[in-house]
Amino acid sequence: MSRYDPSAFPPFAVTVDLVVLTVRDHELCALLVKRGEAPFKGYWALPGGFVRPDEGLAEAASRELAEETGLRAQTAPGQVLAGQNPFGAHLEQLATYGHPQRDPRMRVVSVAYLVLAPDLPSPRAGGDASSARWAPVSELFGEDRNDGELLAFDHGQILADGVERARSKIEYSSLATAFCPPEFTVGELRRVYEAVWGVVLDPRNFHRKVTGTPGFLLPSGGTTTRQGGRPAQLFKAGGATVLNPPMLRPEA
Amino acid sequence: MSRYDPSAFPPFAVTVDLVVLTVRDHELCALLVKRGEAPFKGYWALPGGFVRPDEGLAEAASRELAEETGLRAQTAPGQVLAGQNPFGAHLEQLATYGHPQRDPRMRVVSVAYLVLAPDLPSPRAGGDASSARWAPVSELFGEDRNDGELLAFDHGQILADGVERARSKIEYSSLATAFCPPEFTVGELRRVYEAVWGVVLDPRNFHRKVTGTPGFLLPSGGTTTRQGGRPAQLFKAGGATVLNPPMLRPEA
DNA sequence: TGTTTTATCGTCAGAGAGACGACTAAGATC
DNA sequence: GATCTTAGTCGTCTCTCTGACGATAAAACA
Repeated sequence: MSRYDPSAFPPFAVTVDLVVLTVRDHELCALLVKRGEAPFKGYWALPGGFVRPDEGLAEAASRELAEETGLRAQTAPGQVLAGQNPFGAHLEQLATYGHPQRDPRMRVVSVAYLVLAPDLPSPRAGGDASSARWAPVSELFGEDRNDGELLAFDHGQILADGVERARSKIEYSSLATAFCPPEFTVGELRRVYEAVWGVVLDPRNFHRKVTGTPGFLLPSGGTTTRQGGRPAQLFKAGGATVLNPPMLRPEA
Repeated sequence: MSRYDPSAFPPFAVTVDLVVLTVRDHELCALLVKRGEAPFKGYWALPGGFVRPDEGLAEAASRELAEETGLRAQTAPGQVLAGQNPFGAHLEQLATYGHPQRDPRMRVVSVAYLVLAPDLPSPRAGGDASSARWAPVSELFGEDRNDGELLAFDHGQILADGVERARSKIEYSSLATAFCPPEFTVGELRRVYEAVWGVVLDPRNFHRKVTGTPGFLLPSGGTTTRQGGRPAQLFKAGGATVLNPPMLRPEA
């Protein structure tokens, strides 16, 4: 990055926006922050911010995530899926949005990242957000949605794309474990699938499927009874990243 | 991020790069252009260029594609897959690359697009490219690759990501038809799969699978014998975009 | 008239998924 | 303490889809 001639290329602002998803109370939820400044002051928006001059895109996303949530994100080298660490979350690039008028102030290109996190303590507001919350995506997109609550900028579209990516990605990858704590039961993993897809799955077939897929789950030895009922075996995420054959999402 | 103050955000250059893939002579090929200017003068690179101030990202990709190949790209609304028109190709966003040092001149964020095109007449050089060619991807990545031929910038990585996206996407979508002319036979479609995946498929099982998937293929009435042998029925791409169940790629 | 080439139809066995019965082992309730 | 409730786990049966592969059909070519 030696000399450059600012007149030789049109200058853009580049930001990252985060679609942070988690499962709370059997519901898929997204992290939203309330904007404290114009434009869209008072609207809910996705967390995010400007990319700094000497920072990579994933690096910027990771920094924003830490600033907003305290989460330490983890992304594997290349396009490979991330594993899971005790205080971490999965992070991957989602898509880039650059409609000329998407920000009324100036030309902004935003690179959106998708973060899948285990259930967290309450969000903490940070940066210029006056508050933050976990919003169930069913309230934002479902049949019981409140149309008065539109997101700032094109964040509604970005969030929808992120949710769709998460829904399809847990079909053919082991990413659903990113929504779980480090150790989890088959039932807890099933409830993740049920929440993300908004369906009910047969516990017996689900158990057969996930325990029968090599590398998906590693028994950790312990058992737990935190869900009530018979104690369940505890598992950790195995090394497998792609599920072959995939988990089939029940058709509509 | 309030009023527009040019000093308040770091300026970036934003470009689009194109991974244009086609199938020629039973081989998956990518469009490369030779750079006529520094840096990487004389290296092969992906076609692309700066995004103009008042143009969207997909719009810029589409314009660059037309400038370099004369192709008219088609992208469906939203994240939906594109259909195919007589002179068109499929276009979709691939990923965004923004490592701080990826361009030695300045900070450049490049949004890569993936284009799947039917076999075309020879490429025509355009812009600042002194020439252009279709390079078989096996020469670039396969066992018979020529390591002396590295691509400019991080275009090798971008191309690899594009090829991988194409390979996985034809599994669960009807996108392989984007590599075919408007009317094609089952055998031609099979040769597309074979070229993209680098495998040999059983003609009988393939025929059963594709003709048995509702909406994948529409009989166009005619037949052709352009491949030799018994005349084959001609089909057009049907309306289906996702294949359920998917085409299974034979495991390695 | 074979021979070759490609297309298309059929058959069969095995893998995997959906439906669902049965049993197990803990806490909760009476 | 007996019973109920709640999960978890193992098995069985059927149906669908896939892979392997035999057989036939219709053109070009020798």
